[in-house]
Amino acid sequence: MKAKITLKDIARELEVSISTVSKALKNSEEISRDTKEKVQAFAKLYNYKPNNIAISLKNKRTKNIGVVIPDIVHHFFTTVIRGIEKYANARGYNVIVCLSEESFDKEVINMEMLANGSIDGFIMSLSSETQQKGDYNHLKEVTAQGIPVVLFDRITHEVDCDKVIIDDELGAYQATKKFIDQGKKRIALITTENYLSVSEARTKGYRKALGETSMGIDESMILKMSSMEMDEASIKNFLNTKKPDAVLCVNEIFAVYSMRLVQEKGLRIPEDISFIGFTDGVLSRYANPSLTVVAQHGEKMGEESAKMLIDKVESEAEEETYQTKILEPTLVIRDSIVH
Amino acid sequence: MKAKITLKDIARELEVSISTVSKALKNSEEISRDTKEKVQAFAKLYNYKPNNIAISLKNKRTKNIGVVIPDIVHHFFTTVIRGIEKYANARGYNVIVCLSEESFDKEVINMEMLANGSIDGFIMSLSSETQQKGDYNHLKEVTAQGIPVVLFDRITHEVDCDKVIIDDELGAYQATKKFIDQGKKRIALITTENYLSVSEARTKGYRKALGETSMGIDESMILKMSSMEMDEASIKNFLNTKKPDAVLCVNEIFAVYSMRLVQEKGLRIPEDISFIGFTDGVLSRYANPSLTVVAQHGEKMGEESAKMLIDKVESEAEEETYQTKILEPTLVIRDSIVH
DNA sequence: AAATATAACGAAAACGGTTTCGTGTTGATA
DNA sequence: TATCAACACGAAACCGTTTTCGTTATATTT
Repeated sequence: MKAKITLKDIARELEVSISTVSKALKNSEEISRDTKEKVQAFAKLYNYKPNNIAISLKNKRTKNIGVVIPDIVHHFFTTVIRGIEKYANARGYNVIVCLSEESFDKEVINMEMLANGSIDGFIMSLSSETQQKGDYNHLKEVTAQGIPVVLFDRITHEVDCDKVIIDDELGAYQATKKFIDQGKKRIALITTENYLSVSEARTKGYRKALGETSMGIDESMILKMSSMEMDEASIKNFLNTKKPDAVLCVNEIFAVYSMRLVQEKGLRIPEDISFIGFTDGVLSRYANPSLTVVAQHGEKMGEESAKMLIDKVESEAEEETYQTKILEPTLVIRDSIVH
Repeated sequence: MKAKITLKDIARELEVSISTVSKALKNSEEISRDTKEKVQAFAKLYNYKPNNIAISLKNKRTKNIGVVIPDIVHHFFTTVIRGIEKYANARGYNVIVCLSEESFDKEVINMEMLANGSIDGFIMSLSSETQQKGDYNHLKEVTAQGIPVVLFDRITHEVDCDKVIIDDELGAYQATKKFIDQGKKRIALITTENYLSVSEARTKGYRKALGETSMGIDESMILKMSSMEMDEASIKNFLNTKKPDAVLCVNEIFAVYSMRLVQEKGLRIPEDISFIGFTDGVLSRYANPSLTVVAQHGEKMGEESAKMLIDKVESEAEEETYQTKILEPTLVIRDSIVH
């Protein structure tokens, strides 16, 4: 077990000072060719690599970014992480992932753990509990300390920081509009409670599209699920009583499950009833029929978030100017609607 | 923007030495009650938190663990990460996630980045390219440096370290046995090239189960896909010509896609043809019909890996004794087989 | 030959902690 | 009253770098 070699080791071995070694390895003009070659050869031979921690302490830069998300077993978040990872890695940053598991306390604890020097900045998406409580003091403290934060997808306007979202309202609007244009008359929405910023925006888009028609908005065609978990019975009941001819769902799972229910009833998709979901995940792609979705471009979102964060981290300027980047969703047409 | 406060700041403000502050905050017996109270009150007031980086440098312990996996957009890996995260967090560790994207080079680069002090140990699953090349020098170097490594799922026996795997052979054996017991006569396997250690083990289990019957093994009933990507045409052709009455697939996607193909042909699942896949992901759960799978217990695997790693990291003893933990897979019965 | 420039290197501070080893003061003991 | 513990604290080393600012020689200029 050959332990890592340090500058001090090289200095001792070559009988020069630590400073000389450090400079020699950086190809400093101060050092003679002879010495540089000697030092560099020795360093290469013993596979010297500078200690990241020491450099971090010196520079007050860790080259780590902290990502705090509610869950990782969701396709959307997973693609965002991938986007962050790719971009951050390309710029020499590592990604520390923390899971809040939709819990306010865990979110706070994770941030505190990381905020004490472990990271240069945060990229995060709020836990549902945090959005429910509306308590953003942990975020405010971190930003007050001068640690840059980028919020994505599940954001709040109460914190001054950079943000990346997709235009959820537009996505829902376009999807609903699609149904309307196809002559659908009983367009339902299956969503979650409004404390999730995204659900709220999607509901708004749905309302807007319907509000522009002569049909208007029928509140009873909106089903609000109380949690992210599936309440299968209430979906079943909703579909049976309201008999929609088109359903917009705020996620894949609601949509896929609903499709199955109506198929069991003998309805044909998309002729008798059409479906559009949110999130372009593996479920939509392999569902039967395949599900038309509003794609959120998670990977793009991750890249953008990472870019904004790292740019801010590396900018000397202490501008207190924050921007919100709004990505456009895309309707991915598949077999759950006529086309 | 109130920057973080340091020991030095407190010392200056309270007109004591840095050592006194440090000891006072640790409730050292050396320091008088008066001083301790004064220091602690001040620290609390200004929300002092020790700098992780400085502590890491001093202790040569980062409390970070590096996780290097091929991909994150796979349900299995995602659950493993969740398991690692939960366990590691509970023991005060953070998780740095790096993606090799199935590339040998990226795997090497990622490890090198982290091995220079950023982490206390590695948890990893090999990229397919690494398994193909059979080049494990990057792993050997890291272990030679005394950095503990835990390999999970996609492992190699060429590196001496702790390992966590599920008994893939057993899983495939049990699944195949299930088909046999149900009287299936034409049992097919859809797998990938053998360089993936898991595919190899699964194929072995399939062979073993069939070898124990009078049917024996029909090599033509095994379809080897050349990559992880779907080659839809070859699956279609395979199913049409071989006409199996049961299919074991080494992942969810092959299975779900195959089910759709045979349904289009008018076959009934599970009566005419049954399916079992690997990986208990969201796809299996919401497929129509729902897919019976060999569950790999990713979360458990993650926990075990994290436990093994952290135990090793924190053990003073320099034992060079490594263990391999084998988890038992479970057959999750759903509607794609008769039951 | 004296003054000055330059090349090549080292000492030391700094980053923010922890920890060992003094050291000065007080009170108790001989 | 001299001696010795105990107490409460500080100085300094250390972790591994980077970087500034000397400090020597040697070479160049006048």
